[in-house]
Amino acid sequence: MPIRLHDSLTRSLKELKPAQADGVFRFYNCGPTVYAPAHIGNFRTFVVNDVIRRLLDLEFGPGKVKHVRNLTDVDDKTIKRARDEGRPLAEVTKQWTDKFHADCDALNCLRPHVEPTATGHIREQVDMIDVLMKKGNAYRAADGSVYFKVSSFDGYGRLSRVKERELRPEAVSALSGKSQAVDADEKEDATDFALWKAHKPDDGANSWDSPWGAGRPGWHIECSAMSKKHLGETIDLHTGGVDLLFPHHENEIAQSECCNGREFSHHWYHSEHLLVDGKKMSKSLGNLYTLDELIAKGFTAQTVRYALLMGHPRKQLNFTLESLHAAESALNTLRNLRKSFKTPTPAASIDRTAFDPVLAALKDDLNIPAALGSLFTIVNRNDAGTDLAAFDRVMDTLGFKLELPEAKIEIPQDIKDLAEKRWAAKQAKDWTGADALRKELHDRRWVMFDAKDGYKLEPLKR
RNA sequence: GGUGCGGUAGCCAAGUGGUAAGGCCGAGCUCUGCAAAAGCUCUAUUCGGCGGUUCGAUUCCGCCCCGCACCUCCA
Repeated sequence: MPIRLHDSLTRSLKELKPAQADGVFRFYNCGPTVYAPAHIGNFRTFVVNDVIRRLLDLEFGPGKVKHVRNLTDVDDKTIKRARDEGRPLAEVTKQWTDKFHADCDALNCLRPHVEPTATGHIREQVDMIDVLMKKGNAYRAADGSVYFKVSSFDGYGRLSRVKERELRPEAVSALSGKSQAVDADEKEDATDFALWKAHKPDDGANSWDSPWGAGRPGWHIECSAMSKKHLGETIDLHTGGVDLLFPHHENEIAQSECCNGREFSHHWYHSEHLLVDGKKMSKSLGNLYTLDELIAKGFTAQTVRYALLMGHPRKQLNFTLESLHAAESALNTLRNLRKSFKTPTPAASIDRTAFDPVLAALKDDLNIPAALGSLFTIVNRNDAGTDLAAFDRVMDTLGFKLELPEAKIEIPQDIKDLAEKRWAAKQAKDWTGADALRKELHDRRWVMFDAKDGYKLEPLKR
């Protein structure tokens, strides 16, 4: 059964398959800007893309998928951060790249095969801009910036239907307003966008030479240049969050197709935003979570991963602390369930198809909630068989690591002492004393779980 | 104003022209000094509202109401 996935360009379900003769599936996923910790909204997209990657590996074989995800390590935000902190840009972006990697690892996201950086591909970007200049798709403004001439590309707006949109009156005035004035004055048309940004004092040392003078690449050109270098002129699948649909991906198409003279990507996929408490995350609403903050609340990264996968990727998902609790319980059920499966003997005739409906749901437009539903349905009906390998294959595809022991938590000595006291009281059948100590532990946010021959301490979850 | 996506049980969330998956919570039971864990069982005569098409609509069509997002920083 082939993988079918919604294509944002044609707005239809299309089969995923490698177009080129070598049979390698070329997958480009827009990565983060490394200037701060990514929030869980960012991670919804990366976790969804991780499931795509795993599904592709399953379908075509791990060696037949090439996954590229970029790091934007030079732009207004990264430069501002470095300037504010008085540190070199490379140092700041390294710090946040490392953090991003650590978070991705915790969430059990597979590393892409190539993770190119914008600063590592200045020449490739300059080369592309050069071609666009020569072909008449770009022009140099008086200040040395280079802009893409949107009117030179007939296909512009096909992805985002930008021509069908009408600019809101406020948006029109904003274009001639203060924040846009610097660029807008230099541009021939308000819709043109920067390929190369002439050096400004605020950029500091972050400047590279180019045929058009010192400066730095615009944001959009990096993905065009890096996907071309690592995947070739035409790729099989390009993904990102919905907000990238316009202008980022629209602009990528314009640059790449004008430069290369051929289709840029066969397939486009955009995952919807994560909402927190019903609203888009934003600093002003104070509803922006990072992985660390959720872990500090006592949840594991696996729980966060599960919660991020509870909704259909193309629908907005409302994230709440309550949904995290639901995820935690569901994951726990899965964890217990796993213990009931057995490692099959090689010769045993086992049913490897038991979980096929789960995989089928994933292959049907990445319907993760349906896949999860199907998984539990199979289990509840006792149709799961006993094959651990079949079960694990499904868990692997979803990226759930059930066998991993949870991180060791430090238990303070005084808590340990209280627990010992209670255990002794219990052994002495001093129920009143034991209950009082249990309550005391609870007040200090620890829970004691009794077993036949011992006990376990866990911090109280909030 | 334009564009797009939604409104399904207390919460989250699939789905289909033929009578509602699943998860969480909750309840009951088993087990158990208590608690927890674990296991079992139960939990929408109903799918935003009003019309229409149809033998039959939550599913198709029309209108209306409500929510969210996007409209050149943004996963």
